[in-house]
Amino acid sequence: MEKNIKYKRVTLNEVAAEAGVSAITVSRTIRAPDMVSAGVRKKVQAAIEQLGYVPDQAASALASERTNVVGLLVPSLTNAVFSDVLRGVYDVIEGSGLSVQIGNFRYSPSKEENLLRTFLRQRPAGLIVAGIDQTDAARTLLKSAPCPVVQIMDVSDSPIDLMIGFSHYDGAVEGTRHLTDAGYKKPGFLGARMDPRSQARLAGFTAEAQARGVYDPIRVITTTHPSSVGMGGQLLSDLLAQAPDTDAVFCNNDDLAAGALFEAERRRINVPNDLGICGFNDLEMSRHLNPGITSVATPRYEVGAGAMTLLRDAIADRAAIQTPHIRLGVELIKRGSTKRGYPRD
Amino acid sequence: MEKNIKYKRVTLNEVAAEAGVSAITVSRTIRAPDMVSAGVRKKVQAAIEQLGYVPDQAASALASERTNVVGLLVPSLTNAVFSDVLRGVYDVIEGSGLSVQIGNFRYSPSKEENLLRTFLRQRPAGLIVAGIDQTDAARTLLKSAPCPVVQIMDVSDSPIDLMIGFSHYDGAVEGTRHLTDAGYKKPGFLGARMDPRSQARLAGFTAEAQARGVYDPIRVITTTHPSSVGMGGQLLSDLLAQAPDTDAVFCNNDDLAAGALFEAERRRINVPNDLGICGFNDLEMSRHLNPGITSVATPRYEVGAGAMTLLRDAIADRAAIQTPHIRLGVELIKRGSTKRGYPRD
DNA sequence: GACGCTAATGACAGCGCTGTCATCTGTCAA
DNA sequence: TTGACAGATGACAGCGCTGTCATTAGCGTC
Repeated sequence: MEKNIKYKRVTLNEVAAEAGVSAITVSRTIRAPDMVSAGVRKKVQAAIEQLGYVPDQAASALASERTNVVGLLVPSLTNAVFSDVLRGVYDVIEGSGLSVQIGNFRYSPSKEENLLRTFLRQRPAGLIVAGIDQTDAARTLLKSAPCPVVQIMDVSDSPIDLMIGFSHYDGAVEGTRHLTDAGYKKPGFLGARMDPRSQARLAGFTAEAQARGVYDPIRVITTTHPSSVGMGGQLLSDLLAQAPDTDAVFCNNDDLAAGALFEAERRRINVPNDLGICGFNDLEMSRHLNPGITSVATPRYEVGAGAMTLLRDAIADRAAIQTPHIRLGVELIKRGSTKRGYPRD
Repeated sequence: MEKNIKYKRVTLNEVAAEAGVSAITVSRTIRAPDMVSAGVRKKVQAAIEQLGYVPDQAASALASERTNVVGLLVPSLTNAVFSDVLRGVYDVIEGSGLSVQIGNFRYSPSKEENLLRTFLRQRPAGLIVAGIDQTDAARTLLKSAPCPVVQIMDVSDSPIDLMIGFSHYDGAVEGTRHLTDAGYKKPGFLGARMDPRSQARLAGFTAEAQARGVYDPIRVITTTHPSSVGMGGQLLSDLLAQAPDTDAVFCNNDDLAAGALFEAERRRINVPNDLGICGFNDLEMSRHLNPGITSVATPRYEVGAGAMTLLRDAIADRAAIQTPHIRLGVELIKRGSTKRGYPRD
């Protein structure tokens, strides 16, 4: 190896010399162009361009006591939900001069708290945290954080600061209502992981099923294991063992729903005639299964992109944020898996 | 909002005062404990503990001209492959004091080059880049980078520095061989995105199919659009329109394979009897489909974890790395989708 | 024409750490 | 006993930037 090329930096001072101004003027040209007269600004920008100046983030962070790092706290790096959010975040951050640092707290509140402390000590420019159910300690930390904070993926009445998400409860209500509207009389619920958002979906299912007079706790099957297609099959098996007359399932997410569908297929259970299946999230795959899986479509990409937009704007000027709390809608996508009379075989 | 709590830092000097030593000794206790006598070390560590000292990364970066940031350059944030790698990276990085910064170059070599320059200017501690087919300019940049570089996801004879991956070519050969061994005579290839690794798989397919005397270019269907389940169905349709007597498909990845399976299902084509399907990557879902999809399992998590391990060790001491180039194996997982005679309906 | 005011620019110090070199102590061979 | 030397510790400067305050120029007002 010859790792030898010196990445000699062009410094503010060199740019200043080139432009015939002082270093601080260059600094201002970059950070607050309005404070600099048009003529000087032009000269400085030319010098920056010509020398290929790139600010030293470490020096800037040290001097200003603030970084350009946005912390993103998520409970999991595994599932598709997360990667959609991430994509949204990265699409918006591009060219903003900010950078993201991800913390994976693995659904552990205490780990979340620790990560929070770690991030906070680095004086982040902003923070994006998944969920609305931080521990009291975490809430306190976030409330007093010296930077904007965005809670994502859920909505609540008591936001810490900024917020963008959707109602898992409402989504589940809508899905469950659709099941009963479609004529299913004995709907069950399949849930894995059972994090707070899964709990909200279960609550939505329960409320709506009760309202329709079709709720029976024996049809609620949950596990704290992670969601997966395989788990979906297993949970359906458990449900049918326990309540063989179940005629529909509302699944916590599309992986479980797909697993349930495949399990039904193996058991020669006709979906949708003998078993209706409704999922949650509307992953790409769901539309292509046979039958297609009815699912509650969630705006995951929009949450990521919206959160980063909120944060970027709040970092620029917190007071200028018009809508600090954004509630996105979910949409029930009806497909064959809940359409009785669907022609099959 | 009352974003007022001052995150007053505990500094090296305060720790030094507490421990009754000089600041530089504290610094050394942290970065090179061996240089400090055991007694002093213990005192300093106690002081650090007591005051809750956390080093200021910006100050450290400024003074030392090095950061603790690892750049991770990936071509996509969308697919499951990436999130497995990411998970591996994050699992290893935990507690190492390093942090990751992700750059998404969206399969664009020029964008990759730009991102590389951006990263390099920040003096990263290390770099992880996806693939082995950087542009010449990018290679030059990486060769002369002042930090260790790990190429991941693929293998080659001319690594830039460190490398961990597997052979896409070999994987495709193995899959294709299995198809012919299973008795399929007219195998086709479905490929989307067609990035360099997809190309390698196609090359493997082509070589093996030719060797077996079953290659026919009319059965090779590719698109530059991204992979998806839906695209798998579409590509299969295209293939069958063009070559209706095709009796098997080797799919570029499991999303396409699943899509092909669902499309076959819709067309009442019996898989595996009338159509064999082999995928690539072995995603969780593949095992649960009916029939399960035969697939070439790839060690994605291991690549991520291994890359980060290599990098971490190389940052500590590049010379101590025993195996700078790691070739991981792939494994063909045989399932129903290529088992003729598989009982179905 | 003196004064006050704002806009534009600059001087200077210092953020918290680490690289470099100096100093000090103790050990051991001659 | 002396000198050489390694090991342990410290003093000091400075990384590149920004916060703060000072200075200057330009302009309108009475």
